[in-house]
Order: sequence, then C-alpha cells, then structure tokens
Amino acid sequence: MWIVTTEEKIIKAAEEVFIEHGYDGARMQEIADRAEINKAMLHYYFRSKEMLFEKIFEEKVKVVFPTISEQMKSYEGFTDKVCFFIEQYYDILIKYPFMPFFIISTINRKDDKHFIKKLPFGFMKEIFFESFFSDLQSGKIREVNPFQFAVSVMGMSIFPFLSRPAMKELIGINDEQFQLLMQQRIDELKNYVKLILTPTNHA
Amino acid sequence: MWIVTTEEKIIKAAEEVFIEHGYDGARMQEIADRAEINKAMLHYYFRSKEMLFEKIFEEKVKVVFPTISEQMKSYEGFTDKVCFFIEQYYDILIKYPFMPFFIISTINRKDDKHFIKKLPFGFMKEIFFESFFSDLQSGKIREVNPFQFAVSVMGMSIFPFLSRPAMKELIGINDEQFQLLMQQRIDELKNYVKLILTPTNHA
DNA sequence: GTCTATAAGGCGATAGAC
DNA sequence: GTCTATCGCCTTATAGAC
Repeated sequence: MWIVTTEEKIIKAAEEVFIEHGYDGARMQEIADRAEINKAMLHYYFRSKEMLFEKIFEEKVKVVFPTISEQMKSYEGFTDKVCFFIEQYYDILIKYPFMPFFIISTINRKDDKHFIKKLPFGFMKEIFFESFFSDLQSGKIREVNPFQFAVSVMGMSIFPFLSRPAMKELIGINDEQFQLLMQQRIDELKNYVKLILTPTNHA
Repeated sequence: MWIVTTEEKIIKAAEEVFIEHGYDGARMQEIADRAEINKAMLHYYFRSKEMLFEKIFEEKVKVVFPTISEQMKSYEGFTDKVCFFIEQYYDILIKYPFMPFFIISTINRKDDKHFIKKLPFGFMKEIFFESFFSDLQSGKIREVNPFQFAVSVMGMSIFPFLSRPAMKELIGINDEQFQLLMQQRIDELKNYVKLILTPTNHA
C-alpha cells in the first residue's frame, strides 16, 4: 500500500507521458523526471523505450477492453446488450478520457502493425453477432448491417473523447463540464440505439 | 500542367510524410527524399519544420471543411440537411482517408492549441442549430439533444477512418475493399439518422 | 539497485560555394 | 535557386563507480 517500488513509479510516469505526447513525442528524460529517478533506471528496468511502451500499451489495453463481455452475457436481448455495453464503456472512458487517442494513435503508427493484434476483439464475434442474428430472426430488432452498426456504436461512443481538445476549446468548457456532458451522453446514446433497432410497428 | 515547381514538390511530399507519421514522427530528411531535393531547400522555402507543417495543415483543413455549408442551405428540412452532409462528407473522406487521423492527432498535441481555432465550425451554429429548432418546433423531428446528436453523426462518420488500420487487420481487407465498405456505409448512416429523427407516430 | 558521466548517432537548421 | 558540408543540440542507450 504505502511502499511504491521503482518499477511502479516508472510505469505510472510512463503512462502519463506516452498518453500525453504519443510514442514519438514522449521523452525518456520526462518519464524519469516524473518518476523522480534518473534516466539510467528506465533502461535498467525496461531495456528500451520501445519495450517500455509495449508494457504500457498492454497494461492499458487490458483496462479499456475488460471483462465487459462476460457481463454482457447476462443480458437477454441484443438491444439490452448494446445499451449495457455503452454504459460500462462510458464508465471506463470517463475515468480514462485520454485512452481512445492513445490507442488510435498507436494503431495508426506506420511501422508497427503488431499492436493491432493485441486488441481483444474476440468477444465481438462470439456474443455480438450471435445475439444479433438471434434477435433478428425472431423479429425483435430491425434489419440493419451488424458490422456497420457496431462501428457506429463505437464511433458515437469514442469520438467525443478523440475530439475532446477541440470540443473544450470551441464550446469553452473545462474538464469537469466535459465529464458531465459525457455522463449525460449515456442516456442519449442508449436512446439512439433503441430508435435504430426497434422495428417499426406496421399494425 | 507539366511543370512542377520545387515548392509544389515539397508540399506534396510534406503532406504524405506528416500524414503518415504525424508531426513528431515526421523527418525533414524523408520529406526531402520524397520531393527529390535536399534538406536545405526545405528551409529555403519554409523556414522551419513548424512553419512547413502549419502550411500543410491549413491547406488540408480547407479540403476537409469545404463549402458544404453553402450547399446545405439549399436543403429544406433538418433531416435532409444532415443526410446531405453525410453524403458530401463521405465523398471527401473516401478520397482522403488519412485526413481524420491527421486532424485528430494535430488537435491532440499537447502544446499547440492554436490549430484548433483554425477549424471552421462557424457553419454549425448558423445553419445546423437554426434548422434544428425550426423543425423541432413544427414537430417534423424528434426532440433529441442537438449537440449530442451532432457529435454522434460526426463520430459515426469519422470513426471508421480513424480505426482503419485495425479494421483492415482484424477483418482482413485491403484498401479497395475498405473503400467499398465506406461507400455502402453512406446509406446505412442516412438510415440511422432518419430512424433517430423521425418522430414516433402516435396515431 | 541507483547514481554520474559519456558515448554514438540522429535531428533541425545554417553557412557558403556555385 | 540549388547544392555540399557542417554545426550544435537533443535523444536514446550504455559504462562503470558506489
């Protein structure tokens, strides 16, 4: 609890710096300064900048793509599953608003495609599509393109966190107000999902 | 037509390199190589890396936020305006799929907030909100939060281009197939917009 | 494990000849 | 306008004392 190892201090500092500046913009000196150690220690614990980054990325990905999938199983209908996903996802996003940009900027790096493969998207195919086609067949939901729909839900959810600096600047709000706006957004998005998925009544 | 000035060659090369690697990742040497000139020329035409980037950013922003706003005025209802916006926007996005990440990564840069102010969002307040409240009052559209709705439309539109590398890797498609997928996405998004905005019939 | 000092190379930028 | 050569700094990484 009250003992903090050097390795923990490094990881905490590295998280901050990599997330703020991205891989290329991050400086080992700044990480060392924030961890209140010297540069040589960084290389003692994690051989290189690349390896330190890898460690942080894996650690953070585990946070953003957590065991939501397991919990999703307990919800019956597809619509409820998606709404629950949004709720849970926003809990994480509001807690770690910098995460989306960190991940997006990493997977868009020219050379390293191997980061992409670390994204755990297995639960999509298992739960998402299975549940979708089940509810579609029984007429509980409208016939939309499941892939495009999934990308849309992700986009609606994540985008405000990617454009956060612009939103803050353009409408003139601070971090606290942004957080409130995102809190309110949950119900709005769930409403959109229901409006899209609920079949039109032909009675 | 067939004469290409050195300045034009530099701009073309700089576009590519800045878009691929971002500001921090971009190297003046690589820009020089692609332009088939030497490094010194870059500084002769554009004093510094920062000023060259500024030039590219302004140029590119003019492409992505074009005179759509003017054309939007000709569409009567709010729903039609939004659908038209998606259509026009996707024309540009499909043509320049790297642009969203370029802009997002620029506005997320720690220090320089001044880039954000160059984003032309004036048309939003003028046309978007005015048309929204007009249609809302006459009962033509459902009562949603206009700001959250706008962010959602932007998110649904832009997100696939930000997660393009992941999408290509995870579902195993090439550039051509991605382009087709985005072409199909236009109608899907327009459908979502209509489903969200069309009021429920209480007859 | 932790430090200081320094290596080794890459970077943006400039000087100066042509 | 265009080139070669080089400066001066910054960055990652290591050597070696404690």
